[in-house]
Amino acid sequence: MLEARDALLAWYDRHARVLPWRSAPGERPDPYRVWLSEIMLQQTTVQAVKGFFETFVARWPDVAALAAASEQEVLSQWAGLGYYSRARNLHRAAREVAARGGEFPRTPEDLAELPGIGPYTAAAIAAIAFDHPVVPLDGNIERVAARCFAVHAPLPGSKPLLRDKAQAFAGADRPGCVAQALMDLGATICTPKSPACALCPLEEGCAGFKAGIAASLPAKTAKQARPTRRGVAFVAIRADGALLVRTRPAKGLLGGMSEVPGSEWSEAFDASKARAHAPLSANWVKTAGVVRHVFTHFALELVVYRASVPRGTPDLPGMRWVAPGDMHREAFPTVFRKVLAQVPEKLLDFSGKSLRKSK
DNA sequence: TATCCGTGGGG
DNA sequence: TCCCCAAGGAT
Repeated sequence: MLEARDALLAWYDRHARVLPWRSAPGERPDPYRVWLSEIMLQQTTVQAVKGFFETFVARWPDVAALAAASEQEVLSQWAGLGYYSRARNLHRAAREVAARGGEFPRTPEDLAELPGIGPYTAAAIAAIAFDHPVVPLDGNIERVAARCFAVHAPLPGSKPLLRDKAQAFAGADRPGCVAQALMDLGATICTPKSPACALCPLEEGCAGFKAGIAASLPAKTAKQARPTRRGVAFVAIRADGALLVRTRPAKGLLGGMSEVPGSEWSEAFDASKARAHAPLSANWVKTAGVVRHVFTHFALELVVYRASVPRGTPDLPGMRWVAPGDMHREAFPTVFRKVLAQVPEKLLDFSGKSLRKSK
């Protein structure tokens, strides 16, 4: 396996991807940037993360700066990236690290005590930022290991086995490079479909390639179907341009994010009674289209109503009127950007271009 | 062990 | 259109 490790590193030295959070060769990585990137990259593509990462480090260059921000500011910047518990845990972890003088823990065990850091992220930060001789197990390395060692057992049950197999690449020399090399290999060569085995530095020792089954691995257990939930959302526009907005419960789906009022989302939603869910009495006008959005475990179809209401409209419990100039501070997740995009632009005073870029 | 938790791109 | 899946974690 020593030869395979050396071949992997030689390949990495020639083909490593250039990414905003990576340090130049020979330079010590900044644990803050490593941590931030690893959190953002959880279940998220490199392409999607790049812009968010740049925005975050420009606004919050170190962990102390991030700790000094409010959770609302962090959620607002995170809006659009998904899995919002990551942002809440990121903020909590920043405050914990800042409270210890800004020094990150250096071992997987200690790192994993921070919120939002699990087995993978702990191992990745320890290896990349602190040269800890461990191989983190992400989706890429699961795939590389399953193929290299021809593991037929299906995920996720085979995860512990694959983690053990992957440690064959562990070693004291350049552990961070090995981790990133395996991930780059999985992302560019050992891809889920049509792997480019002819270009792979591990081809010689790959049991899956030798058996001609590399592309079929790793096996996965079947996943269940995704139901459709339906509901209604209401966009109330006050005469001064303010919009009626509320904050979702702190935990759960889109926890802590902004939304416009509406119904619960359920498979049994009765569209004929949609108006009964309105937050206030007004001349509600049904908008033309239906907002469709897909979450991890259900699809959503939202009917949208809009109304113009007079300047003197009173406050409602648990809701607030947001002035046009403050809309950019709101942490609207993508589904509610789609909802707002249903309202004719001439009715909205805020410069909604950035809010309305979504489909 | 299984479920919940977003989003966007590619085949 | 649909399905897959991407540097997973919390409960």
